[in-house]
Amino acid sequence: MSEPLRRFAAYITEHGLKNTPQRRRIVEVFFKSGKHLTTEELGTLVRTQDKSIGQATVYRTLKLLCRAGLAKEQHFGELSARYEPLDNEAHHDHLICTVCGRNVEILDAGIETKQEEVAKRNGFMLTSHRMILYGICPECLEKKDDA
Amino acid sequence: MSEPLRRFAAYITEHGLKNTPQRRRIVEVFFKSGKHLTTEELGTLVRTQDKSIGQATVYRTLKLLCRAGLAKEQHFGELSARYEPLDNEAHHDHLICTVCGRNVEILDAGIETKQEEVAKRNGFMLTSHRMILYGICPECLEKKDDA
DNA sequence: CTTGTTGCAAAGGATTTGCACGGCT
DNA sequence: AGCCGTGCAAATCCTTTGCAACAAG
Repeated sequence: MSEPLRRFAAYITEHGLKNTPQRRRIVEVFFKSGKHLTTEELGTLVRTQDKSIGQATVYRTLKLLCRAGLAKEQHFGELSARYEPLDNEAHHDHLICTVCGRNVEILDAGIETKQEEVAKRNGFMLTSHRMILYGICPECLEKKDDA
Repeated sequence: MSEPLRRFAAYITEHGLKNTPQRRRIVEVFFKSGKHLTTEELGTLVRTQDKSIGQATVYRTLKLLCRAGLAKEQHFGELSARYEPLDNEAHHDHLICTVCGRNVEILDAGIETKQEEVAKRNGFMLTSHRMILYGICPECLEKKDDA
């Protein structure tokens, strides 16, 4: 059993919930596949393995994963939300190419430190943050030069 | 005429669009009132002055303002989007209290510099970014201590 | 058994769009 | 006159919810 699945099971038990096959499958597919899926993308993926799983269950399971601290809802400027697996990994931010959509995960300790400073300077206790950098990736920059 | 309204008029003319009374009123109310309004909040405000202005026009005008570079769509984790006036002001980020919802605009040159560095390190040309810090504001921290 | 869970379909909320009319330019 | 913009309502898109049947603990 994969680590996220194990942590999910633990959360389920601790909260008197039930570990159903649907939930297991959704969680498994979510953690195995590419990151930052929309609810619909995940539903479609899950349904390639089991056509009977309803979209509502996918929504409900993703919310559950968020409550369990195993996923995080993100808004990248599209209409629909995207969910990102949290694993045990350290927190990270995003660098997105506005041309091709490539989404690179980044982390910079210096920025994190400065964020703490800014919060403190305003008297806030910092609990979390989101940062998205938008730009043009190396490949798209090169293509642009060709044109 | 206010500065944003002037800039709006310029954009309108440059693009062969029309400067209608509805648009003027929406833009004026948007820039005068509190920041970070939802489309519906703005529509309601606008309708206190002119009941005949439709919600669709508010939506369309806000999109137009974004295209004109005078407003920016933001997602603060609610279902609906919020729009923020851009004026000529410098860019800024947000520090939000997760208890009372207070939204403080922040700017830290050090962070901005580091963001450039991170982008460059990944070969990206940085075009823009969004950063939201979540925490608990001084007032709410104090209340918490009382309890 | 008891209670949580599921799929479906309907409901809801936010945003967009088709259309006929009205008003700039 | 020609075309853009408007309000309205219908349409869409995304997400949530009520419900009866079902299944996990």
